[in-house]
Amino acid sequence: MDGSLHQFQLFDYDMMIQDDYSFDQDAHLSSQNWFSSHQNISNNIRNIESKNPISTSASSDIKRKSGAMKKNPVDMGLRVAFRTKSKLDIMDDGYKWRKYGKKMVKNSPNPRNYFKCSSGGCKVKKRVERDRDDSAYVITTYDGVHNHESPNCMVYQMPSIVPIDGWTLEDSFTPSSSS
DNA sequence: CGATTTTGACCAGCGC
DNA sequence: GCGCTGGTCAAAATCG
Ligand SMILES: [Zn+2]
Repeated sequence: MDGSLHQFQLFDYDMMIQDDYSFDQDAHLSSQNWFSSHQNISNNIRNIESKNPISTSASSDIKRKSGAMKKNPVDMGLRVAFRTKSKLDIMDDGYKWRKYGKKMVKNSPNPRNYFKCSSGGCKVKKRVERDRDDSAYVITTYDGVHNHESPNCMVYQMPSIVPIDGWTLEDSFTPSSSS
């Protein structure tokens, strides 16, 4: 195998989750650059997040835990779980994550890491856990939606931004009057 | 100096 | 009611 096992494999990890958006099994990202896959995944994630039709709010018994209460079939905000093939934890999805806790889950001899978006106003949380059967895999669960674009704005974005014929960056004041 | 990371403690929900 | 698990926050330490 290659030393770089940066294959991004999207699996419907909604085994127990009900309102989890499962992606298509794009396991063809083998010899592709992990970067390309990265963008793809990121795009997919954002897409799913955007199409968050959850707004039933049938019961107003929402506790302070907006994470994922199994109250009703649909109640939480957003949850995305992936299986990523990586030797180490997942890098950054283009966002900055700050680790805010580590916990040992009984389900696996491996610790679970809790990450939070360090961007202002962004309270998105990420949960990273190593697979129990495949230590080469890591389960990355994203919770929430980003309020800002990725600080890593890579590749083409915003085609127009300068061609604005109306900007007088010159001295708009004092057209011609010196001391 | 600031941001970030690390570990522990604390709290809340659920089960029994 | 107690115990357990899971999750979050906080203080201190470290890195850049
Ligand atoms: Zn964010």
